[in-house]
Amino acid sequence: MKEMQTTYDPKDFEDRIYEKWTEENCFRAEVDPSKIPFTVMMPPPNITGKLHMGHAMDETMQDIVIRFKRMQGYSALWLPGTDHASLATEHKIVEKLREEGTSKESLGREEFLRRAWAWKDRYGGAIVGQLKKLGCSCDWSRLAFTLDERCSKAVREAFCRLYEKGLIYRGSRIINRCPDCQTALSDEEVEHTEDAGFFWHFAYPVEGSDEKIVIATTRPETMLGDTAVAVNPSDERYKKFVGKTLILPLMGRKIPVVADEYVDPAFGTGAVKITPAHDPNDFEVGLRHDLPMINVMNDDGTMNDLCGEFAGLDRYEARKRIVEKIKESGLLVKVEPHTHNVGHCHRCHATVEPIVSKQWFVKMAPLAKPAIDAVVKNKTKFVPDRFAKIYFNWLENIRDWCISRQLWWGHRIPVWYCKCGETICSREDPVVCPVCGSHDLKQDDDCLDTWFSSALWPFSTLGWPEKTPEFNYFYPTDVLVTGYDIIPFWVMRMMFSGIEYTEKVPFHDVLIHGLVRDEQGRKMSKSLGNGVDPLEVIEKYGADSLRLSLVTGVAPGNDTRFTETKVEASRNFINKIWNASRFVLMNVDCEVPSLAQIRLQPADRWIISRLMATIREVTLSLQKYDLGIAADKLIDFAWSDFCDWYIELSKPALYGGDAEKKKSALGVLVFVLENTLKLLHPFIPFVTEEIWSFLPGERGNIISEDYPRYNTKLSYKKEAKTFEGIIDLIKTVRAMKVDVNCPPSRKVHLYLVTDQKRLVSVNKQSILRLAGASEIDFIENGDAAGGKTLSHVCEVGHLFIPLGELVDIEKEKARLSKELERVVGEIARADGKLLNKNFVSKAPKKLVDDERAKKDKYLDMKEKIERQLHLLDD
RNA sequence: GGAAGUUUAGCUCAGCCGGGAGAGCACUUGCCUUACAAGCAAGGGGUCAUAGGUUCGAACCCUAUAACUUCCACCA
Repeated sequence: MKEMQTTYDPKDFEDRIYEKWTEENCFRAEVDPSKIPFTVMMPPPNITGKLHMGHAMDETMQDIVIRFKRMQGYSALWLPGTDHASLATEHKIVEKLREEGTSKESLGREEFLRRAWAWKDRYGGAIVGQLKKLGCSCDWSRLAFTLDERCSKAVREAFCRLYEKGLIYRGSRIINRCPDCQTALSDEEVEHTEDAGFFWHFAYPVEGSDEKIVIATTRPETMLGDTAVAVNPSDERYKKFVGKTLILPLMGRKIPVVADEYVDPAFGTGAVKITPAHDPNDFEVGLRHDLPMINVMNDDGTMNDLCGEFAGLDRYEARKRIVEKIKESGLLVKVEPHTHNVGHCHRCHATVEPIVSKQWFVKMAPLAKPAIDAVVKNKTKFVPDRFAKIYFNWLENIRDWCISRQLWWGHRIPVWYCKCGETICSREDPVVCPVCGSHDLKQDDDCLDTWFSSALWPFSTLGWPEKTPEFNYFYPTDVLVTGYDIIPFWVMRMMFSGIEYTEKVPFHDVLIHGLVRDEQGRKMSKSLGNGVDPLEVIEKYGADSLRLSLVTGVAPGNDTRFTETKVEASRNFINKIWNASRFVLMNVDCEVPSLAQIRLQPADRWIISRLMATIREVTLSLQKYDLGIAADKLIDFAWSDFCDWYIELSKPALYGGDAEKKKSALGVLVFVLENTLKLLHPFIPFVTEEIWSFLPGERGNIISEDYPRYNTKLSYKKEAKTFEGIIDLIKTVRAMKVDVNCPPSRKVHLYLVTDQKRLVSVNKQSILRLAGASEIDFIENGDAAGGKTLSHVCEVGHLFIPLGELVDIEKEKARLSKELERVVGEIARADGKLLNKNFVSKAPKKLVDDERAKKDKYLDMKEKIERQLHLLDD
């Protein structure tokens, strides 16, 4: 038989074990009518992405759940995949082209896509390898990609269905545009931050009068597109101006003063410039008052040719020039600092421009309603359930979803335009216009928002819209595991998409976790450079340690801090398991009996009872997705009960020379170890698999073993409780020895008044060994112990230890006297300082406090020493 | 403006249905006890944010307050 190394070294086996699992097809989930399916769809990481701590936690949680369910006998499918990440990827490739001195425009769409695919094939798989390092047991044979043929077909089907139902429309609306990425964004893709800026007050002259209206703006450049000034209808200051005409400075355009409730008289000057083409609120005002919309910006954030002398300038340069010009013309009233919320592109963080633009939208109201109902009716449950409120909050206030992006890397919108004006939405590329018969059809240039395809993930990956056996068997999925930050982007959209297309909720449970923060509680981010690379942690401590550290002490939905200390603690625990296993194995020298063949001793029943309780608690916790609690219970059992107590308790039997007793002890040790390893496997899969391979007997892989089951016959509740008296007795003796400074190695004679002589006798060898005792005698009362004794009441009875056994009285007295002398000296020294008024009043407070603390400590020591001396003198 | 969360040991955090206040790290003391010093044993350390309320009983339920965090909306 192979030997286990003396120390746990994950590098020895993690890669090898993963290969073994792969070769033996352990992750494959089959459509198997004899089993109940359990399905988890991996949130597809971006192909541009690198595994970060957030992924590591997310994937670890999924892996724990899927391994647990697999062992429980489900046909457990964890379907992995990657996301084409339209914007992020295109951004990356455009950047690369720029470095090469070319651009996407000069390459053209076809060549650009060819390069993008080449990039994807080359680098897009990196994250897959990283997931394997982490131990993810996904069914790689089903690896999906949001831009692959299957998913693309689903996207087309979904788009066409919505289009046919009138839930997708094309229209000119205010959207968020990123001037750097040069594309429209959805509301969710815009991040708002408080930015310092200015409030510029401009005076707009009233036509045919000397009067002026002062407006305030944070974005002066948009004034070029002003088509009105609005005031509140109840505002007395401006009542007389309503209906009058203003001359827009710099442009000379005549614009009306309109009255609109939208204006807050108390804010700014109470008069608002209205730029319908560049502000969502102004857009609404514009609609109400039938104002023209004047778009003054190009797609790249420069001013367009409607801007006269400012045409071609960057928006910020134009802002500067405009302010200068206004100042020159004497219309700048004042400038004041002003912080306000500014939208930024979540990808490149450039300031987003709200702009009127013709885009494709999904009508949300009809889709949101059933998605809300499904959660209200508990068809899908959030864990923890408070996240349902966040979900409702989003869906109840949702606006139409802008789904078109001015990008090439993605699903091209399946709509074609004919010169005759016809618009054709089609599942297949059309060749001829159904109205005029023309062959001259042009496909829409835009791509769909990445999330449009992600929204279909739970079923597109299973072959929908085809009724594939996989779809029929594995869908709806069971649990979605993701962070709370992704609820609006993804969870919500999968919900309404699943319900709309498949008439079923896409998953029954949504397990929400928090963010992994850095040691100081800050978000890990590229700009801060405070991210910890999971791969480096794996390299140093192994994947199992990382995994365990990411789920212990973590409550569902709460953020957690990543600390190396925690990883170390996990590593230490695993090392403990490693060595406990090694201990058991090094004692195996015969055929190990099964539990049924063993006459169980009280200690055996106690550990088996604890094992059963642990099986029950861990199973229940995992079923509730309380991974942190499950891990804590398991660690506590394995370390405290099994290693610290049972293994020690078993040593007399192992070393005692009685072959039969040894055999029994081994049987129990192996039984408990086997079950402990199985319970631990979902959390720390590599090391448990490795240890499993060393266990005696013919066995397969632990990954394919049955999960331990609670067995009432083995619960031994009452006997276990009784046995705890022995543990209590041992702890009592140990504490008594420490109390009187008796070295643990010194064997003492125990005298016990008890009515549980049998229990104590059976466990005598263990007690002697663990308590550090030479003998136990049963007595009727304390006098029988003879001479001076220390005594203590414990669960099994009244315990007496002769003092002479604990300490060499004369020696100890001498030691204590010397110690007392020293302590008294220290007290005198402290008093010397503290009684000195100058010291107390003039020395730094900390020094004085420290001195007082020292004195208190020595006083306390003095009291204890005196008490002990008294005991010995008596 | 709306919503959610957090507040428990020195630090980081668990704590299920209302009944014993816990873990890891740190700290103190003693141990290389033939699985493990990545270890063993024994300890110290808490006004469970504050104030009320419900209850036989509250870290947990209710009300209010405070501090911090996050999300959404937003006033040009």
